[in-house]
Amino acid sequence: MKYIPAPMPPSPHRRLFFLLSAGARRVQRWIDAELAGRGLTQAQSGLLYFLGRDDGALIGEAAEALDVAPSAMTGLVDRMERSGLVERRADPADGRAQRLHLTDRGREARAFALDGLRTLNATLTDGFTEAEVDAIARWLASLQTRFPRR
Amino acid sequence: MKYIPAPMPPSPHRRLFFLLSAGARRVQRWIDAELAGRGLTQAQSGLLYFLGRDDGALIGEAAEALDVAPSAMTGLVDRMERSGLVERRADPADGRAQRLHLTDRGREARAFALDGLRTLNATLTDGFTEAEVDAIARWLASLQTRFPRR
DNA sequence: GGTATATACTTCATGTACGAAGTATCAAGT
DNA sequence: ACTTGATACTTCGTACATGAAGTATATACC
Repeated sequence: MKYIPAPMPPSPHRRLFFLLSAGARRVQRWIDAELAGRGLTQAQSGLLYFLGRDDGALIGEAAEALDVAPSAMTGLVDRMERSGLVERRADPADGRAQRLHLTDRGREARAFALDGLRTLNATLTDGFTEAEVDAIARWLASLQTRFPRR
Repeated sequence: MKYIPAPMPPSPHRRLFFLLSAGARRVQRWIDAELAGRGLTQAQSGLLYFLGRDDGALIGEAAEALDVAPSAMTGLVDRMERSGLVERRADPADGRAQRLHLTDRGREARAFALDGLRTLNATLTDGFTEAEVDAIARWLASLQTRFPRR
C-alpha cells in the first residue's frame, strides 16, 4: 500500500513552523546539490560571500554576520581551510584573534557560488507579487528580532 | 572595535535564501530551548505529533510525512527509543517493516510538545494580516513543489 | 519454484549546528 | 604589577540531516 504524501494534516498545530523548517531544508538541499560539483556546500558559500566583502574579518564577526554560533564557525573554517578555500592568519595586534582571508581558489569558488545563489534568489521570488515578496521578506526578517539569540 | 551586526548587506545575492535559513534556525533554536526542559527536541516533537495521529506507522511513512530522509528517521527513532518515547514493533505480516508506537511516556511528552508548538505557531502569525500570512504560507508551501526531492 | 526487482530499513561517512566548558590573551581598575 | 573580568577562539558531546551502499524480505514474472 502506497503512502500518500499528504502535505501534513489539516490540524494547524505544526502548520507554519513545519512549513518553515521543511521549506528551508528543501532549499538548502537544492543549493547543496547545485554546489556539490565544485565541492562546495551551502554554509561554505555563505562564508565565501561574506569574506568577499569583508576580507580579514575575525571568526566571531563572520559568525555574527552569518548568524551562527562561534563554535559552528570554527568547524566551518576548519573544513574550508582543509580544502584550501580560506586561511587563518594570526592578528599581529591581538594574540587571540584569527583573521580570515580568501585564497585564490576561494575567490574562484566564490564567483561560482554567487552564480548559484543569484539564480536561487531569483527563483525564490518567482510567481509572487512584489507586495507578497515584501511581506515574506518582512516576516522572515522579523524572526530575527522575535526569536533573539540567547 | 565593535562589530555592528548589520542584518546582512544591501546586496541581494543572498537575500531571501539567507533570511529563510537563518530564520528557520532561529525558530528551531527557540522551540528546542522550550522543549529542552523535558528532554525533547524539535525533531522529536514532529514524530510525536505524527504518531499521535498515525500510531503504528512505518518508519518510511513517518519519514515521508515529516519530509526527512529515511536514514534520518532511523536515527531519530533510535534516540527516541533510547529515551523511551516510542517503540519499534516488527510487523507480523512483513518481515522488513518496523511499526512505530508511542509509549505512555511518549503520549505525555506529546501533550507537552503540542503545547509548545501551538504557542509557537500562534506567535509566528502575530503582527501580520490574514492576507500576509496566507501569502507567507503559500510561499513556504510552494517550496515543496519548486524544490522537489530527488 | 527460481530468479529478478522492488521495498523497508540500517549503517557509514560527512556536514552542519548548538551549548557548555576550556585556554589564552587583552583591558581595566586598583 | 596584580587581580578581575571580558573577549576570541577551540574543544567536546550531542543532535540532526544527507547520500551511498548494504541486508533482508516481499513480490512479480516466467
